[in-house]
Amino acid sequence: MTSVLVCDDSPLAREALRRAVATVPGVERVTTATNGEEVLRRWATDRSDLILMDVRMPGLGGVETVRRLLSADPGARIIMLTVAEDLDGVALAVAAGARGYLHKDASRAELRATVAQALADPTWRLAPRRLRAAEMGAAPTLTAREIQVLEGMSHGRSNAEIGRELFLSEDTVKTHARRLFKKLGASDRAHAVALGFRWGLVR
Amino acid sequence: MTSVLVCDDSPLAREALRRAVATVPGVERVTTATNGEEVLRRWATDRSDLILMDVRMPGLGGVETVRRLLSADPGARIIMLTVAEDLDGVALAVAAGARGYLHKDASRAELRATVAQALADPTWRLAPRRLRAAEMGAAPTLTAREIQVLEGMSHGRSNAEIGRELFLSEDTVKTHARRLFKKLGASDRAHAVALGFRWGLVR
DNA sequence: GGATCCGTAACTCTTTCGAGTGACCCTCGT
DNA sequence: ACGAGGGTCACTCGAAAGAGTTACGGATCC
Repeated sequence: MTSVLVCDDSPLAREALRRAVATVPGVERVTTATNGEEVLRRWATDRSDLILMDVRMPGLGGVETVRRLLSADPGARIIMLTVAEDLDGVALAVAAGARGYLHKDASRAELRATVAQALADPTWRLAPRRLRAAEMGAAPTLTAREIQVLEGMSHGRSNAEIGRELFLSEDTVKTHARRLFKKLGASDRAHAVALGFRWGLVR
Repeated sequence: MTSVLVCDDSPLAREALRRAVATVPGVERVTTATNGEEVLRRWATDRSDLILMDVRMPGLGGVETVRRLLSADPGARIIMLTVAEDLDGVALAVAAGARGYLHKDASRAELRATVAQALADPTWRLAPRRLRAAEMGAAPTLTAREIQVLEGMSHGRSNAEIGRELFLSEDTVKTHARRLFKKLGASDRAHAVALGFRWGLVR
């Protein structure tokens, strides 16, 4: 019984995807979900062979759902759906273990081909993307200090302010900053904060 | 039947809070939840007189939960729990309609006093905090352009890069940046990105 | 028919960031 | 015993960012 789970918060997109996937040869059942929590709940009782999941969803986001799904079941096959603007999220999801991704404006044919491919070959996965950060499928590990600095940034503090707060010199804060940028693959502090949120490292 | 719902993801904190609240005169029932989703689910069938909720929780965060709760039921009374570092989140939650907040290291007496106060007077609310952004209980309204700029920032792009991408001059991007900083109450782009995430304006 | 907000753009000026580098000490694992 | 990684600090330097200000056309709201 080959089944596919489609998850997207937009009803229109969800229905369109459901219909497209249903036409892939071999697919016998397509179920749907609207958010990450639902995917996780459903997965507990009803494991599909493949999951198509949007990167940006309300509540539990795609990246975090991938992480939880794979920690519960490392064999889960997941393909991310995305729009052009989500490149970071896609990269993170793939790094976290998603098998690949599809542009939402990919043609129906591409979609079907990718799904068919993923179903036919259980080991199929995108050529590992050259990610600046973690290739390892887990969130980059930041040290306690680095997280403190990242949190300071997320509260709008300057390096000097963070230093004063943590009783460090500004130069030291900068060193931590550079290191955490590198770990996260961030190009500047705003990016680092964004990645911190996407990875769930800060709130 | 006076009942209070306590929500915190830490089992220790949850239990401690539960016990403290249970000793407040008049409180007959204390229920618990571990995250925002659970609060929302529970609220649908079982409305407590007061909710104590942590600002930072896995999955659906405190601020967003407050928003959803109040849009479902504007009469819900919510007090946020927080640690010192969450001041932004608290401010946002109060702006979103939470009645007040409590430091997690507040004394048991303070906690009980605040809960008793909130239960005794249904209109009780903290003196409206002087928020730099929205006082209105809704997310600051950013224009489409401002959101595009904010998203660019969250992807680590410089103002010049954002300008190229949107066919704008760098100066124009800076103007949008300054305006959105002001609306969000952000002190720099990293802070703006963080607030964007906390408000759910970007992902 | 002003007032207000938005989108666009340019100008100056100061502060901050971030890259690059080097260095010292400590701890932990091998 | 050595290296790797972490935490600390310092120095330079160029590139951004952000504040402040001005401006003009269009939309929208009283």
